[in-house]
This record gives sequence, structure tokens and C-alpha cells, in this order.
Amino acid sequence: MNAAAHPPLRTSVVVGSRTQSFPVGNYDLAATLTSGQAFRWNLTQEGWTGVIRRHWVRLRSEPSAINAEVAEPISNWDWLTGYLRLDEDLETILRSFPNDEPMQRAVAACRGLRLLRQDPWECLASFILSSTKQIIQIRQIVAQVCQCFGDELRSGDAGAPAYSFPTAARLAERSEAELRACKMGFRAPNLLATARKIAEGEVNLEQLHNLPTAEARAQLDSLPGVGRKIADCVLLFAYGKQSAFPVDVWVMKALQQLYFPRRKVKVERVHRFAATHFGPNAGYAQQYLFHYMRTKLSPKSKA
DNA sequence: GCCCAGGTGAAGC
DNA sequence: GCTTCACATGGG
Repeated sequence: MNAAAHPPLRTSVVVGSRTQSFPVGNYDLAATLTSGQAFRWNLTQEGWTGVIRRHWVRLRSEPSAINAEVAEPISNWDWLTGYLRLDEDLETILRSFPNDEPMQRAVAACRGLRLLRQDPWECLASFILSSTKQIIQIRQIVAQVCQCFGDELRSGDAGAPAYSFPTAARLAERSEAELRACKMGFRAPNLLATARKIAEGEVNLEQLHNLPTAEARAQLDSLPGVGRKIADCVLLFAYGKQSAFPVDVWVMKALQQLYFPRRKVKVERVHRFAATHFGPNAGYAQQYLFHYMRTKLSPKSKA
């Protein structure tokens, strides 16, 4: 093969498509995108609009497929199939859950709920912003951070510009006051300090993929504003460490009510229980309990 | 007005 | 060791 015999075809070749359909079974896209893992999805008449890495994307759910649309033609959709974990066999995971009544009720109530596989930095930064905030407020703060410090991306929606999530390096060069302007309050110094540590290579987020869960957790835990809960969220939602079991106020409520109705439990007890009771996909089970508690058992959910 | 929100970290017993 | 408190901001 000789390069001269094959001049560049860039201008004449169709390099891809703006739309793609992915066959899926038992995938509740709406529940998945609103279950407090990711904070950048918006529902419009056209479907779910969001940004994955540097792709604006719109998703529409059909009974046995998810249809995707991007802003410009592409041929490689791995970034999307990876994010949605389309290669994962949900039935196998559900079968690994304990066969007790609370768990089975949660599974029945949240059919098709999935975990996503997110970018580690975006996930980490978003959850630093999440502490003692309602999900709706986290979404607002994250949106502002992207609009203020991210890059504007090619959007498929003329009326709504799209922004990338700003890199750690980008945030690292800002001041605390600039971050506070995004209404993140006392979380600003934490996000800034963590961004600087990541930008300077003190913690290498890519390397955590290769570490055992406990070691990856210890590295995340060393970052300002990151404790056990946020570390577990990142391990589960970005690194796919399925044994990570984030315990927040909702999961505490769920476990208290469903598994320890007679006595008051502490977080440490819940972690020990989770490590033995929920099996190898405990984190997945946690997401079912979290979503079940928030949408079906909470007083507000009746509205 | 009041309580709470996908917590963390430091200070006080 | 364990418990309490401050930290910004806004929703219900």
C-alpha cells in the first residue's frame, strides 16, 4: 500500500451518521438518567439531551432500542455504548442480588434501572458539589460550572448551546471567588483544591482503573471534600467497581426502614452489612434501593 | 420561618 | 474513641 496511490478521501467519503439505533432490552432510560448518578440530562419533547465527553447527544427510548442523535456525523459510538453500559447483562446482575423481600420489591419497582459508566473527573467533581444538596440543585450548579468554565460544543439544538464539563486543569487556574459565583458555597474550596491536585498529577484518575477497589478508594479519599461516600460514588459510577456501596441519607433511610426497622443503625454497621449481604454487585443493588426509596417510599414521591 | 438536602472535616467531649 | 457543629444555598 502506497499513500500516493490513495489520496485523502476526507472530503468525499461518508464518515458516519448523525443517528444510530442501539437494540436494548429492559433498559429504563428515564429512570437511569434521573436516578442521581449523572446531573446533566434534560428531557424535552425531542428526548433526553445531554453531553458525554465532548459530544452533544440526544437519546430517545423505544421499547427495544435506544436511538441516539449527535450534532455531526461520526462512525465510532463507543463513547456512548460505554457510557450506557449497553454490553452489560442486567439479568445476571439482578440474579446476584439477595432473594429477600425488600430487595425484590426494589427490583420490581425499578425495572430496567441501570448504572452508567461516567468520566471519572466529571463524576468526582459533580459529587464534590453534591454534599448536602438536593439533586435538582446539584444539576443547577453543575450546569453553571459547565457554562462558565467549559467549552461550547457543537449542539444539535439551535436553541440550546452545549458545553463540555471543564477539565481539572481548567478549573485549577480559577479562583475560589470565581467558583463561588456558581452558587456552590462552601464546596468551592474543596473543588478547587481537588482540581489542583488532579491537575498537578498528585492523584492520577486514569490509574485508578487498574487499582483494587480499596486502594482506589484511599486515593480518592485523600482529596479535599471527598470522604467515604463520595469516593464510593465515583468508584461505582465512573470506575464500575460494583462492590462500592455509597451510603447517603437516602440509602441510610432505606436500610434502616427495610432491614433494621427495630433498632437505629450507624453508617459503619450499614457498610459491614452491605459488604456481606448484597453480593458482588452490591453497588448496583444500592442504586435500586436508592431509587426505590426516593421515588416509591418517600412522602414526596406521592405528589 | 423551618427543616432538609446523594457530606466532609475539624473541634469538642 | 464518639458526637456535634460549621459550612452556603435553595426547595418544599
